Amino acid sequence: MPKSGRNKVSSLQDLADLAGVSRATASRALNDNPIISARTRKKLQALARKHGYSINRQARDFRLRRTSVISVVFMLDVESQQHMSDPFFLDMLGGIADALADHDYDLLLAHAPIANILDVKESRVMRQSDGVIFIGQEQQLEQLNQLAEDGQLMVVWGYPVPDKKYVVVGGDNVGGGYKATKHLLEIGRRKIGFFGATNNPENAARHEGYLKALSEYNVDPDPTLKVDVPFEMLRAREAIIDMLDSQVELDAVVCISDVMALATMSTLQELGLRVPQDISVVGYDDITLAAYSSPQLTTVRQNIRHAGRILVESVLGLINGENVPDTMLSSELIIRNSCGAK
Amino acid sequence: MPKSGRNKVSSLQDLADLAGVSRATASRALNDNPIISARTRKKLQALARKHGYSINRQARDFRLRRTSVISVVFMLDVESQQHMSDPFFLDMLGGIADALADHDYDLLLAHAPIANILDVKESRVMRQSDGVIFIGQEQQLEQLNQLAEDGQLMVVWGYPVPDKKYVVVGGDNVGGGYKATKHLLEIGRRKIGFFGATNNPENAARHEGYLKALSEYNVDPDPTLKVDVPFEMLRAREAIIDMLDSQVELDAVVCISDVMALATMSTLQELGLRVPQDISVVGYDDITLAAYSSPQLTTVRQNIRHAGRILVESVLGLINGENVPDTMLSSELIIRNSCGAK
DNA sequence: GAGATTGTTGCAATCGATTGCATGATTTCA
DNA sequence: TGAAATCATGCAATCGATTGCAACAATCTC
Repeated sequence: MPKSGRNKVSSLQDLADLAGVSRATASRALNDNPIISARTRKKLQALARKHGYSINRQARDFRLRRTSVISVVFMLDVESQQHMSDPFFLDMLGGIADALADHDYDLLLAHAPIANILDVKESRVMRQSDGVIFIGQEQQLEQLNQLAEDGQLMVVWGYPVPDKKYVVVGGDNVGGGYKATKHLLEIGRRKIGFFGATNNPENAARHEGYLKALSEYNVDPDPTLKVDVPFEMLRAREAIIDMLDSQVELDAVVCISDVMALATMSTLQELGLRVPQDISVVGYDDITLAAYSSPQLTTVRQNIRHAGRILVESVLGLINGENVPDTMLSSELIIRNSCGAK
Repeated sequence: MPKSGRNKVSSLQDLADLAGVSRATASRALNDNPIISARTRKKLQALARKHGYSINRQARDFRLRRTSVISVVFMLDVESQQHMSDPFFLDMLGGIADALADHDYDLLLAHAPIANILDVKESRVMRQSDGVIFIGQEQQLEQLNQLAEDGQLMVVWGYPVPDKKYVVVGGDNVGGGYKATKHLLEIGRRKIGFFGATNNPENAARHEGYLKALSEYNVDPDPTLKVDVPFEMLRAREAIIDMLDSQVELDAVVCISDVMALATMSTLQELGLRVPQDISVVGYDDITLAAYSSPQLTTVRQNIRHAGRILVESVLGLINGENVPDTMLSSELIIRNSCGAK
């Protein structure tokens, strides 16, 4: 059996004894402290490898009074108290997890269970981690601000609203809305609707980009073309039908999300309208299904995995006492069939 | 200001000093140890509350030689090395997180980055947690078995394949496939296709349920009605078109997932076929979009949040040295429009 | 060759809790 | 009243690492 005395060396002391040095020397050697002679260092490192020993992080973190843990808090939708399970969150989580692993941090997952985030303040999430990443700020500006003022190291995925007191990483929502709309204008559309609730900062920004593009093309925004479909979308279909019933002209739609866009497309098709021939549709997020719908959905993609990495770099920067700026990640228009060829 | 001397009491010693007792007594009091008089206990607990003190879990876990951490490992698709970002995983994660929180455990998130899970063995995921939950066993039976044999406390979300040596929690895939198919048979369909790759145990089980239902209705399974669309589905559309081109008769389709079902529906509609009038379609998973497609998708729902809870109960049972059986969670057929009324 | 300098390693305190055992106080019982 | 039993609390070791300071050895300088 090639197993050479395993399971024996379980502490620094064991290793030190084995090497005939003190615990202190062993500790320094494994941490590559130059105060220890190169020979001793190599020797101990080799020994550690041979016996499959590695430093007990729990003990180390305890001694060093840190946790090596970053909490990730998923905010709940204020109204529905529901998880905002946009499909892309899992990707973002993946990005975060990878980045944290690279930096030797752990990821503690939680979600704000109550409307009042502050209730989380005294919880493990806050007390037992070196920093917190909030996903989705929604309308909870006040409470997030308060946490930030209490000295919590935190980064929020969302949109930099004016009075925020924390670091924000977010997509270029204005740019995304702008690109989507501009493309529709370029291919000749003029009666462009905007579907989706704009009651949170990110969506409002997308709408702002929409308006910006319209104004560049000297198209007056038509308020009747804006449909404020709520998050749940249960009534997306009705809202769309209502609008079409009211005889407005419409030749394109910018949607707040892919889910909304897919619901829109199927509603339109149901009503006998052709996408994109009669009406162009553009979504937002580039979820997996976007590529498999019929027609395939033109949409705005945010590099969500990369966003996860940036979020991590940001908290870690905070932990290191750096001055961390907000980050805005660019969005990219993915042109597929649902908008019609240029 | 109502803040009465905060930020002072940060260790048991502080609290003990404040109460005029020893550290030991304080510890026992907070842990409701009956050896301490009720009066002293109440007094210390009140004091702790008043000063916002709570036991430092890091120190406690260190002392007690445990981690209070459960790792959750998301398996990667073997071929594509891609995250299996089925939308419902986030829900499951939510369920797991909640259940762990209830039991005062933390959740460490990771994913098996390499084809070889064993490489994770020496990583923090394994060494720094009291147990592991694997999501999605795919074809990695061998390696999972080996981990289990090495004494790793682990529970796997998947399907109980014959030679497994670990605890499995999974949906009733046979039952799900059976219910979906049976319903189609009940409403008179007979040429029922099965769309989706069956190269992993869970999907194979769904197919098994499909066959079972057919046989109950004395319908001979037609192999040409089985389309083995790969996970990525890039070619789902082509595969479907190919099949229809070959002039087979088809009046219904059971799909391996909702994503597949949605792709199928749009392909069929594109070809001028009506769903459900010409062809019924049934999916699996009940993703959010299933309720918003047109027609709304009939699908098999697994209570995925509940599954998360069961997974947690199972690892915790393992940790407590209990004999934990496999669990199979029932599946429910959600009847919507895409299959046609009964 | 003596003193100063530099290089290497060890001693022991420390992080914040838990817990076996000892001790002192109180009650019980004959 | 005195011994035994019971109750309540404290002492001090312990978990596994890190690190300031001291100590000793080796090298250098004049």
